[in-house]
Amino acid sequence: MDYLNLLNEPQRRAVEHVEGPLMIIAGAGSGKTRVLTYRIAYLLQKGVDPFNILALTFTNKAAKEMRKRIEKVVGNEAKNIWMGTFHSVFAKILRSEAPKIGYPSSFTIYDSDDSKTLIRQIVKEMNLDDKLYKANLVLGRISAAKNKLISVAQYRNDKTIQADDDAAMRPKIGEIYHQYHQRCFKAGAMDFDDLLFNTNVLFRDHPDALNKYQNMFKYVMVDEYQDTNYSQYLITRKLAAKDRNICVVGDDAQSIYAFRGADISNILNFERDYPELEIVKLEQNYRSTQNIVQAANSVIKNNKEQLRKSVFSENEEGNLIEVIKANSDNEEGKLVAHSIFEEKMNNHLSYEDFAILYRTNAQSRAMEEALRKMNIKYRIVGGLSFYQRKEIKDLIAYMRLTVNPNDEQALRRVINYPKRGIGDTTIEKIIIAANETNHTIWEVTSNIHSFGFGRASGAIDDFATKIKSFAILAEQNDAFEVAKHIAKASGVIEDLYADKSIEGLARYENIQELLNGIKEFVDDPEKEDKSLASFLQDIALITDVDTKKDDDGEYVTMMTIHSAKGLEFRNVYIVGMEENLFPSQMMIQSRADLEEERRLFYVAITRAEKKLTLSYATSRYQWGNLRACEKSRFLDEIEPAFLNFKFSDGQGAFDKVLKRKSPLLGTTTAAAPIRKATNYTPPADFVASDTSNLAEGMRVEHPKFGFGTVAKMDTQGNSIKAIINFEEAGEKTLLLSFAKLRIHS
DNA sequence: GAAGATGCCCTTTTT
DNA sequence: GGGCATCTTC
Repeated sequence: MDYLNLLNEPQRRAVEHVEGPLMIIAGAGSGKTRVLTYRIAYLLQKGVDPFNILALTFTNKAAKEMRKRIEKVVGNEAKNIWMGTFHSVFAKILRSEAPKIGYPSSFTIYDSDDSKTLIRQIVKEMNLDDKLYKANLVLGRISAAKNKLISVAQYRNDKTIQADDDAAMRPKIGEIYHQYHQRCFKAGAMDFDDLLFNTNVLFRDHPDALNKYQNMFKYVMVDEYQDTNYSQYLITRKLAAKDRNICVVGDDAQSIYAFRGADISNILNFERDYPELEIVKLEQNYRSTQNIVQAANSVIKNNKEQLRKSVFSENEEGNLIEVIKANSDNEEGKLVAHSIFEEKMNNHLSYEDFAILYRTNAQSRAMEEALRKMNIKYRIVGGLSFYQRKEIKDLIAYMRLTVNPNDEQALRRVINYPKRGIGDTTIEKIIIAANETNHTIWEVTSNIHSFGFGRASGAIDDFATKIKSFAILAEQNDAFEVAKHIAKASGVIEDLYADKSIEGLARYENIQELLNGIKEFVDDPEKEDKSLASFLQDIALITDVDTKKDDDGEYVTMMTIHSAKGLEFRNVYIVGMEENLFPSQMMIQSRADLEEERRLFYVAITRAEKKLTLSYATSRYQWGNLRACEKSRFLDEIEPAFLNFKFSDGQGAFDKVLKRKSPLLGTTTAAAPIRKATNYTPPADFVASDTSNLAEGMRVEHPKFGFGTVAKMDTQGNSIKAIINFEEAGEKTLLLSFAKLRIHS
């Protein structure tokens, strides 16, 4: 058991405490995963059956990482441990228990797009104002209720909730919740929140089931405990009620999911539920330099609500935290890209050592452009995932329908894709018929002749027959065979193939990639069940964060701070340090929200090992408009001693420094209203060329805008315009009769 | 019913 | 700046 020697004193106490409740308060970078890993190894070594261990994480990524590390220590036995996200573990359990609570085992999991579409449909059917009842908002309300285990009936009977909804001018949310729940249930579908809600229902109404899993999971572990909501809290409490061998790991300073119902009071509840609780604090940070840790501490101490804890580092003092100021989001990207390049060269690093973190996904674009221009390879985590692409969702909808024909959202998605003459009016009619006769939409669709539909009957019947034939095929064949057949027989492949545009080709290739993925799934010796249903189950809870391709080559990683939680990088750039962006304007209304935002900043800072750089821009494009920005209050919260402003604020001296430092760095000229000259000065010998033969692709020089490439020529009558991509000034449209251009190619 | 045009919202974060 | 829903026209 030599690994015990690799641990500090509190870490070892946490590993060796395996009987009875344990709470580990783990500061950022304090070796939390190491403790969890060794704790499981220790359990196994003591003879505990891996099937009796349940380890719950918040993200798939965390689960994967932990399994990998445990495998390294204990080998193959790690495979038998129940380890995964709350959602995936309980989806798996519900798969086998669903009939007990009235759902089919083949239930579909609705993603948030499905949920929102359904809510939009219900709002429309109820003739409510869709500007008032926005899908996002309504779903948020419903989701919050479910996470607090408030059922439809409770919601509708609760005076306080009704008063809240009335006050918000949205009295009908309870009714929408009711409809939404009915429709999901009839479709044999659960949304993300239902997976946890229904697990609670199962454990509440079926003591035999609860008993079974209590006996199975003799040792329960929960990572990121500060992010659990009430529904999750109750599940773990029930599971651990018998043996009371529960270990939770958390850091209140890193709680960043309150907006999703995470409740810090779960930590307090924990102390109340288990008075015999042992608490271990891990306070030594092994990840970051002293400067980074202390800067993080100086930020978080602005929060009133926090458990006392003093995180410290014994690593080197390290670099100061650099602060970059830019004039625009584009320039910010440029400065960051340049800084990455320089750091890499000066310190012989790999691009893998770098991460750019931002508050919102929308910020990635300016960064991407800048990195591309400098030929720095990057990888974006999150954002629009592969499985959210339209063509992928379409094909998957066919597969979902094959496995669960009652899946309403899947059916509506493809009943007329590819076009087969079943229009909106017909679909409306089907839904009305279904509601009036108390049938499911599929029941109407598959028996269309008994419902007296006119012209469209033939097409509907053909469609239903097709789906039925897919289902028959799926009984005997593996996921790949079925998927291949569906792709062809549904007409999806043909439809995409017909589209010869670049986008069309990309879509076609995506379908091929999906099929390849299914092939891989079928060929994977570790997958026992190779059915289509099993495949769908596998991908329903996957996000892009998890589909990390083991690409060769070095990439800078870009992602939101939320996705970065749990990760670490040598050099971290936190960009967009501006008021209304970070902190987000939606989070500055209340103290609690602002504190969550500050914890988010704390999480971001503590991702960095050696070097941290913060940047902000004084102007930024938002929804196509240029807006002025102010630097974030969070910057002022860091003790100045840890910061290195490379400029005197607001004096413009910074620009001069940069100009001297690198000729690469110009200032982006934004399209009005903020207009700035470039740094380009024409050479003394500048002479304009004859531009009558100017053509696309030519390289030109402009006395004000510098060098650029002709992107397009635009001739309208006598006026000839050239659209030119300037390296520094961006895209410009110039009238040739006026423009002074020197042609270089 | 289909295809193209217009308008509207959006940007908080994820399972 | 862009995706989606709705509107307009054929």
